[in-house]
Amino acid sequence: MSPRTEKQLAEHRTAKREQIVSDALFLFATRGYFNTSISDIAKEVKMSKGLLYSYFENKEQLLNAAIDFALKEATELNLTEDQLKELTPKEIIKEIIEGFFTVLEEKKELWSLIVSLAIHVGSIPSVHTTISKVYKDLTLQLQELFVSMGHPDPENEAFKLGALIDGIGIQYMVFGESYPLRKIKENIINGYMNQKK
Amino acid sequence: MSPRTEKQLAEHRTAKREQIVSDALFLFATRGYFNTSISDIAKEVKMSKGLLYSYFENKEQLLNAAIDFALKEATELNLTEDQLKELTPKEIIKEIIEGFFTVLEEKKELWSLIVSLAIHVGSIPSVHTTISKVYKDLTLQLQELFVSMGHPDPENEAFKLGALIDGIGIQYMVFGESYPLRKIKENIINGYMNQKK
Amino acid sequence: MSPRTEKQLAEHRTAKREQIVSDALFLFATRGYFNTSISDIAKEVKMSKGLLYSYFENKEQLLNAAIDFALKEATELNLTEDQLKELTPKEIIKEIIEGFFTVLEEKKELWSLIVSLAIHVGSIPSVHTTISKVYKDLTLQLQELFVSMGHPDPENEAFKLGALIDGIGIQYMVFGESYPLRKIKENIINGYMNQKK
Amino acid sequence: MSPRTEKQLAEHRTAKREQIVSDALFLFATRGYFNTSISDIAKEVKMSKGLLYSYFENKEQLLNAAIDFALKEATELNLTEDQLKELTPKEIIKEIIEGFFTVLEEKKELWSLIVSLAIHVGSIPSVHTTISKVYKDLTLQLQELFVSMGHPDPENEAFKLGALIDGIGIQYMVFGESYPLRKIKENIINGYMNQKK
DNA sequence: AATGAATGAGTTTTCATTCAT
DNA sequence: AATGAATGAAAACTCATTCAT
Repeated sequence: MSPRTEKQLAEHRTAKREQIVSDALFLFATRGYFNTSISDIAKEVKMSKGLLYSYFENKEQLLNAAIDFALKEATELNLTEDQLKELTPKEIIKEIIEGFFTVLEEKKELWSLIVSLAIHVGSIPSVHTTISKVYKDLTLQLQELFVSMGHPDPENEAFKLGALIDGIGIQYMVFGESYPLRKIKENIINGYMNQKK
Repeated sequence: MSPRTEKQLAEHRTAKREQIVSDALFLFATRGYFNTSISDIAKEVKMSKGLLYSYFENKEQLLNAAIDFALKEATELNLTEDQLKELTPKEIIKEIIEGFFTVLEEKKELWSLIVSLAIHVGSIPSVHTTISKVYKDLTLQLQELFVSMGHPDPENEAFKLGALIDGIGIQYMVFGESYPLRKIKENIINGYMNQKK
Repeated sequence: MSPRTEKQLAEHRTAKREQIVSDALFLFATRGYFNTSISDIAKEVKMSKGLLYSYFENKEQLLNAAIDFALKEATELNLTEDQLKELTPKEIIKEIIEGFFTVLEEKKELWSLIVSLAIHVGSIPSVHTTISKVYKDLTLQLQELFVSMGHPDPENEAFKLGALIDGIGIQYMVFGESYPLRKIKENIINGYMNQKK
Repeated sequence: MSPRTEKQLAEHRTAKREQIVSDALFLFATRGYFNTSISDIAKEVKMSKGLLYSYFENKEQLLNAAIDFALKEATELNLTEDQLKELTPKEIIKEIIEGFFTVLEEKKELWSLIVSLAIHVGSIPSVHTTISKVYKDLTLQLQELFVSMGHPDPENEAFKLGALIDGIGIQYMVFGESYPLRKIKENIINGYMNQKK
């Protein structure tokens, strides 16, 4: 009713868009992509299907937006660039591992969606690039850290840590609350902390 | 004159059934369960939909058959009971790890299906029990081996090895042929072989 | 500018819904429930199958709606409560019989559907309750009328009149226009009018 | 294994045919025509579908055979021609009514099938002739009896008795065992017995 | 004579997407 | 900007009928 400036409108649209993506992500992750209909999403966002289609060309594009969003949320550290500079590689690795476990505990669906898409990476072509890029980036980041720690085989170690993280996510999905998430976290972190250097 | 060698018919049916399961498994694993239609499977097996339904009551039952098949193939060792008895725990673990890598290289789809189901384990109820049981069994088996190796924290170590194995599977899906599967295998096996005891 | 007269939409939907029910009833009654496909109905209503399913969850629910509709139309008298109070039991029975014959002549399908369902009452569970309830209600209503007419065996007489009515409906289906519906009506009514009291 | 004469073979075929018809009738009547598959029938008769098709060209032909069979069974009196000659019209009517009630009690399905087909008489064309012929025959037979009883309006009375009989069948289907079949039978018979002449 | 494997058209139902209002 | 009615293609599943053996 009140007149809006162009800017306000644009902001409103951006906010709405994010809400759609976030709700869609939740549904995709909990029910699976094919088990979630556009109608379901529209209902969740409390918005008509028609309007939803003014934000995203089609379901696949919305999926990609959801993946982007999930990956950003899941891999973002709770540290600023400045804080990062003051840490040793060992400490950064600790931060990464802890960050991962936090996401796993607090935003289960994020990982559920990411991993399930990682596996069926080939079945929806447009998804492939996005997912595999993130895996490569993450592995490279770990690899560099191991290099600076003077690890004898950094590439190998980066792959192994990455695998361990994904695998724990899967076990957590399968075993549910009976899985000793905390204990395993301690164990892994200690493993890296006690390495020479 | 008689209605044709009864036994041959039964054998033919068994063989056909296995072919269906194997083809369905391939499609489920590469394209995803919901993305694979019964028509797709019928086309793959070169058989009418109707006939397919004389083998399996519905799509979900076929999925369960595929999972059974995948789990059996994927977890079966190439050793007889007798051979197993002559090995030390360390050597058995080596066998298990090697067996897993072999499956991963030779029957990619098996792992792809299993893991993808493991993640969305809740969305198809009839699947839940089967999958989580296998995860539990496998973890227990590893745990016992670590116990007999005198490992200080066998449960933890069993979870970690299980996670590592799953995670490597995922990375292999994402990175494809560029993934240094062999090298990582050597590295992991060496890691376990060099442990005290 | 506003999303279009909300009320009109709702009214339109109600009207459309009634049209579907009425057309479906006609097809169910003339061709049988199992012999009428959703496609047939959609074609009759000139509407896509998809839209039809936005009105009724499934075929069985549409059948139940058709039964409700048929029962209401078929058992409703053309009299108001007030008019009813001024009539003697004998006159009410006359009204009931005449009402039945009117429905039979003017809305053949109504009775056709009801009776055909009455017979196979067990084969579609959700239908059973509805149908048998109406039969019970109607019989009781007749019974009470015979009681107040001082009939020596009201229950028996109620069953007999009910049976007569159903049976005439069937004969009318079988014999078609050659059946002397009017004459039989007169005869039955006279029979009841001439009874003592 | 033992050699058969042509005659024995033919007899065997006739017997088998009758068994098929009788079993099919039972299934059609209890589950409905469209709810009974050829496979169901083959299973009931313990015979392959292929062989079944050597007896009947198609499902519709089998239905017609079942109707024929049902009508014969349902309308046949337990009296010989000779016995019939010695009865008065009144007594014959009594026999007919009692015969009907016996069938209703002992072979529920017969009536269930006949009536349900009578109603949907139009939906399967080949059935129409058969059914309506029997209704005509029966009505005529009753009419003649009422003529010889000197009834003032024999046609009307014949229709009414026919209708009553069908209607009672329907009520029996709907109300089940709670329906006072016996009592109603007595009442109807008494009604006709006490008529003057 | 007898089997049941095999087919394919048909059925109910769902859902991404478009469009009049 | 916003709605949800409307469409149509595709999915899972069934079954009468045919045919090789």
